[in-house]
This record gives sequence, structure tokens and C-alpha cells, in this order.
Amino acid sequence: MATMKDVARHAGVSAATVCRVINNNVYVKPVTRERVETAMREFNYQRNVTAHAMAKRSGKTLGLLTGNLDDPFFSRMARGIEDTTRKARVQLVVCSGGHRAEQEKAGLDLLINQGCEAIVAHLPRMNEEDILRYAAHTPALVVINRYLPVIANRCVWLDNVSAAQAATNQLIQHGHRKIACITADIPIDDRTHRVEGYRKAMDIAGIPVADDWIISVPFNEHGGELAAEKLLQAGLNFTALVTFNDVMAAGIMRTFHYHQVRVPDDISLVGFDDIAWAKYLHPTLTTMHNPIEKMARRAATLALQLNAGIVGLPQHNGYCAELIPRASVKPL
Amino acid sequence: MATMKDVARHAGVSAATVCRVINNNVYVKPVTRERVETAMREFNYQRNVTAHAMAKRSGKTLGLLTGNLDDPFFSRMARGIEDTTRKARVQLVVCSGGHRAEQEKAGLDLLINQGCEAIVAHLPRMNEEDILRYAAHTPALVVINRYLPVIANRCVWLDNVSAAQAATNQLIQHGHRKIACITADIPIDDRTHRVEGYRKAMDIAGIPVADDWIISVPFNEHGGELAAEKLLQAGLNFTALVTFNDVMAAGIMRTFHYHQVRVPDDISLVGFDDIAWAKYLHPTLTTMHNPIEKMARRAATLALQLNAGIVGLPQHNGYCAELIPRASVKPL
DNA sequence: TTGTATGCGTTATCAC
DNA sequence: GTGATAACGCATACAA
Repeated sequence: MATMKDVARHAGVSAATVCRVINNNVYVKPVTRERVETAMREFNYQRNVTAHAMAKRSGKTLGLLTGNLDDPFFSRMARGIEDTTRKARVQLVVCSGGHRAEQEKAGLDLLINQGCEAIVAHLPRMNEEDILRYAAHTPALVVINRYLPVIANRCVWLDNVSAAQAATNQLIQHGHRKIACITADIPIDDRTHRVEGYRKAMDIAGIPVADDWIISVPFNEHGGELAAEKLLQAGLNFTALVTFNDVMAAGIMRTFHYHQVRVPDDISLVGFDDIAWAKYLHPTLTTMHNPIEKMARRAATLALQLNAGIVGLPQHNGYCAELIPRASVKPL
Repeated sequence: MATMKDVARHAGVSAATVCRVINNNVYVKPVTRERVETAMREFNYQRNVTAHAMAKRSGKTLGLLTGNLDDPFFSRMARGIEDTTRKARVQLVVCSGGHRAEQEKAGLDLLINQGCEAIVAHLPRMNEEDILRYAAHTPALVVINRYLPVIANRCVWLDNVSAAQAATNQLIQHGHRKIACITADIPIDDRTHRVEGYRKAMDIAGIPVADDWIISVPFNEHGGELAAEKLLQAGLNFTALVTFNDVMAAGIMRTFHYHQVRVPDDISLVGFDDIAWAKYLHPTLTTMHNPIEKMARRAATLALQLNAGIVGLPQHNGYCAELIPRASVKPL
């Protein structure tokens, strides 16, 4: 790889001049500029990113701490981020937190240590105190999918309460009253808020919620299957379910189908996220559209701006989910 | 961030000694080592990765050029890579090629220019000549999902011919003869080889294949829907279909379902890839399991080894797909 | 308008 | 065993 020195020597100028040509803002005589540019082309000069980062004490990279790349929800998130970074021509460094506090910490440490200044992090498990410490230390850290009042302007989040409330209302409006809430089994804000939304909707409709109406399972396909088994064993005293996400709903549907429980004839179902294949399930899944790709783009842009020192007005980065009615809900 | 100098001053030694302590191979008196280590802890010293890469003229990063992060197949691939890099504690840099030659080039250039030496690239569209040029210039470039004889030891690929043949045979063995092949509409090796496997199986079974038995569409959900529409318009003269991938099969099933064509009663279907949700479709999809996650891990490991100068014996990195029988195929 | 000198944080090569 | 010192490739204040 040719360096600035090579180019400089060949063009009969100093390295400083080559530098000026590259960052074409400073005064440099058109003739010399031409000479340097020719030399650069001849050598196929590419500026060494490492050295550049070294001298500027800052590199052009965005770190993404995701949950798990092999999950339709996080895939869409990653795509949104990658889209933004590719267009901005900044390097995207990825690592995953695996929904475990320790791994989230290790991942964040890795990103920071590797020189990522702009970071978009999905941190469902890390405690608030730790996040704030990281945030204080890393000014261009943006938290996605979680709301922390102290650093609200660096969060991009979904209004989970309203979303879960809307999902539940959809069932209530179709005449359902015995509605169970199938949710996650780990203590994350998403869970808390969505259960809250569910309770709120039920409360307003005057439907009392017994403790065993809330069922906690892992938020993946298998968790859904587990929940369905539990419900079946308990006699299936419900006519409808709101679920934590679509993947879980798919698991539920699979087990129900296996046991000849028909959706939506025997039981209605509302999912969450609107992942790509929600409409390929049978029946197609009524769900809450989660605008995660848009949120991801916003988060990435925000992180990049923060890192560039662009402060701007404190924006509101809260997003709303939207109900997508499909075929998994039926009037009672 | 504290530097080596800070630590050195505080410990009353030179930076060189601190360096020796960090790369704890050289002789250094236990007492001084202790002093340095204490100072490091006090300052919470972290070695600057950029400077390290600069001095060593090589960084610990692996670049991944993927197709499209928001696709179940590539998600699984990304997961395999990320898993390997996280365990090896190397940075993972991602960018996507979007199945366009130009974007693949731009992505690869970006990765190389950003200092990635070890690279795993999915390059379905780039012409062979260009790939070989890149390969010559980047000794730790590994090509995934494509076989190039000249650099076979740096390729990790699937035996697409046998896989498509097995898929087709599954249908033939169930008595089908009028079998269409729904494939991709872009000139990539996967397409060529899978069509070849289809033809081979048909040939051996003595079934002539008319040109219009091979239908080319985009290899996504929409392409599947398009193919189904085409088939329906032509009168659906087939009893079975082999498809290019599961996502496409899902699209086909959706359109068929909409038009009251029953799978597998009216028509049988075999997918390809065995993506996570193949078993959540209705009916569950019979498909070829593509061990892409394992292949991704192999590719990442290989790239890292090549970069570390580990040559090893030339290994055979060809993988085979395996038939997963589910409910979308029925005897004629 | 251009060149010189210095620094960024490490590592490596010498001396001592 | 340990400490100067010179790279690595680029950016930049200061001279000229």
C-alpha cells in the first residue's frame, strides 16, 4: 500500500501538501493539486484508516450491540443500522448481548475498547446505574428499545404501554373478556410495560385479571410452545391471547394446531412486532407493527450526529406501534 | 483514557517496560511487574487498539460482506460468524452486498480499506476475475457459498447440485413426474447448480423437462407469489414444485392458499435452506437443510487462521444439505 | 501557497 | 532486566 510519503515524493511535494489535497479545504495551487492527484491515481493511493484514526484520535465507526442476529426482530434492526452506516460510509462493528447482563457489558466494553465512539446499544438486561455510567463516559452512546429519563435525548424507544393496550383492546372490542397475556420470563422493561398496557386495557373494560392470566415463558418459538402446553393442561379457559412477540405466537399456533385447537375459531391471538413472516403464518397473524427499522435508522443517525458534535434540539424519539389486523382474531 | 506513558510514569518505569508487562512474554523482574500491574489497575488502563494496530501494522478484525441482513438465511450466516468472532475476541465489521456486483465491490473495498485483513465474503454477483484479483491481494479472504477452483482452499461452499437433486428425488420417489422448478432470476452459481441438480434427477428418472418447467423469479417472498400467479394462469399443469428457497416457498404457499389450491393435496412442495420458520408454515415445509451456520463458523475460523499465517493441510470445505421431510409433500 | 517539525499510542531494536 | 529511541502513516501548528 502506497503512503502519503510515496505520493509526495513522486509529485515532488511534501506530505503536508498531499494531506491538504486529500482534505481539499486548504489553499493549494491548482497546478500542484493536479500533480498530486495524478500521483495518487498512479499509486492507487488509499488513505490508511488506522493512521488517520490515530492522528485524529477518533475513527469513523459505529458500534452496534444487538440481542441476537438470528432473530427476525433484530435482523430488521440490524438492517436499519447497516443501511444508515453504509450510506454514511462509516464502518459498522457488531457484537451481540445475548440478553444477558454480563454479555451486554462485555460487548459494550469490546466496542468501546475497539475505538467505537458512536454506539447503538440494545441493553435490556443491564441495570440502569451501569448504563448511565457508560453513557457518561461515551457521549455518542444511543440506547435503543429502552427509555431512561436521565438520558431521554439519547434513547430511541417504543411506547410499549399503549401498544400492548391497543393489542388487548382489539380483542376486547371483538367481544373477548377471558384474555390471557403470554409474556417474557425475564425482567426487562418491555415486559413490564406491555403487561401494564394489558392490565390497563382490561381495567378500563372492567375485566378483573387473575394472577394466572399472565403467563411468563422464554420469548422465542419454544416459549410459545411451552405456553400453549400450559394453557392446554389448565383446560384452556381463555378465548383470546395477547403475546409478547410474533415468534412466540408462531410457537403457540404450532402447538395449538397439533392439538386441534383452531385459531381463530377456538381462540383468538394478537402478536407483537409484525416480523416479516407474520403474514405467512396460518392463519395470518394480527399483530402490532413495531417500526424497529425506522427506529434503528434514527438511532444510528443520532449516534453519528452526537459523535460529530451536532447537538440540535432535544428531539422526542418515542415511537408508536400500529395494529395490523389480519386473520388471527375473530369476534366472540 | 490513560496511556502507557501515564502508567509508566506512575510506576516509575519506562513505557517499554509497561509494554513488556502487557505482552507478558519477555523477562521482567517480578517486583517491577507487580508495580506496573498495580498502576495499570489504578488507571484502569486499556490498550489503545488503534495505536496497537498501527504499530503492528495489522488489526484484529474480521470483515463480513453479507447479502442482506434482513433475511433469515443471511441472519443465520451472520450469527455463525458473530459467534466465532466474539469467542475469538476479534472485532466484526459488517457490510452488505445487496446481490449487486457494484455494491459487492464497494463493500469489499470498504472492508479492505478499513483495515480488515480477514474477510468472509458472500459474492454471488461479482465476476470470477474480479474475485481472483481481490483474493490475490487479500490472502485471508474467504469466499462463502461459492466455489472457485483456483482458490478452492479459500472457499466454503454447498454441494448445490446434489442438494437440488435430492429435493427433486424426494418428489419423484413420491410418484410425482410433472415437477416444476421455481428458481432465481439472476445469474448466480446457486441457480445454475440447483437447476442442474433438478435436471439431473429428472433425467435419471426419464422425465423430459420442457423449457417452461423452469420458472425464474426474484428469490424472495414476492417472487414466490409471482411464480404462483404464473403457474395458476398457465393452468397449473404440475403436481409438485421444487423451489430455490424457503422464503419463496412461503410466498407460493400464501398465494396458493388465497386461491384455494391446497398444499400438499393439490400440489406438493419442497423448499431449500430450512430457515427457522419453515416448520411454522402451514403445512410445515419439507425442505433441504442448509448448514449455513456451520459453514459460516468454518469460514470465519479459516479466515482468522489464514490471517494468522496458519496454513494447515488443504481442507475440503464442501458441505452437503440434508432432506428434512415435513408435511408439504404427499404421494401422488 | 508550501514545507518543517511534532505528536498520536504502541511496538521493536538497540544499547546499557 | 530495563530504558532510550526510532518507526508506523497521517494531521496540523508554525515557519517561511
